[in-house]
Amino acid sequence: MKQRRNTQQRQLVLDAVRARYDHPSADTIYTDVVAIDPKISRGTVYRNLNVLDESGELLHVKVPDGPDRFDLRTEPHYHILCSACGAVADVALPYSAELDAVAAGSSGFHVTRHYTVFEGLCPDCQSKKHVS
Amino acid sequence: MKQRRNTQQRQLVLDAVRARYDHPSADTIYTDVVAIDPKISRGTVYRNLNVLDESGELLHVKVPDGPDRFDLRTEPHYHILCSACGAVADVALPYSAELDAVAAGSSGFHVTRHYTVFEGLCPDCQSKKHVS
DNA sequence: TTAGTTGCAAATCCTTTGCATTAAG
DNA sequence: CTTAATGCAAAGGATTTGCAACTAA
Repeated sequence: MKQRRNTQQRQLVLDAVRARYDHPSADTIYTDVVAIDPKISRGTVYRNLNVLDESGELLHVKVPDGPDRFDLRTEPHYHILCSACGAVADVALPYSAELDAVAAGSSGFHVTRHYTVFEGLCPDCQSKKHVS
Repeated sequence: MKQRRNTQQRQLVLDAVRARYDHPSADTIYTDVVAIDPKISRGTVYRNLNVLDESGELLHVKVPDGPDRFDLRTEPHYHILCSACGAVADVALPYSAELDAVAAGSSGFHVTRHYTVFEGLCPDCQSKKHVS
């Protein structure tokens, strides 16, 4: 199999993801990391986010509309997206692996997992709406 | 409010979506429609898919990886994506609007809906895997 | 030494958009 | 008429990729 090296850049990217609880995008991570290593490139950030996702050290969260996000929490769980400001938060609902079996039965697919993304207004945007 | 015209192009797009049960992408719809109206443009197809989505005449399905898909079924329901060939199918599970209330409570968001996409291997790709 | 990684830039994919022209009502 | 909608082409955002130079092991 392919070896994996612990480069400074890779470590910086992982640290940057772990320093944030707001589900940063690749671009946010790039901004954070470039403040520490001004020579790092966007391509390297994207590549390392993918590597770290494949190795299970972070979670790649794909939300409808807008760039992908990354999560320091690595167990499967659900997310909620604010349709006004794009904020992403974790949802405190248990991940239901049993659902996959049900979906498998009804579809004929061999189901491996599922993603659920809720959509709504975050607390901040709710109060802003009052004002306007 | 803004008026809406029934153009030939818009009708062609809607008909094309309704003629397919495989959750076509915008590009597939374009291919289908351009066979009937060779002068139609991709921009018009995209624009009309969006208009028809807003008016509730079709469903805009956003799947992770790959282009958005469109669905002639307009009630909220779940989908499953084949990670090998990209096929999308409906899942015969009831849409659970109650979940939104639960997610709202745990997150502080005002939740309006949720999307669930299952991932796995479709029947076709399962058998192909045996062969290879 | 040597193969995985980087930085850079160009390329890709999907979708939207500006604008002059056309056509629906 | 009048204005929404079209066709075209160009722009856009997010992400990937080819390649020569670099560096971890």
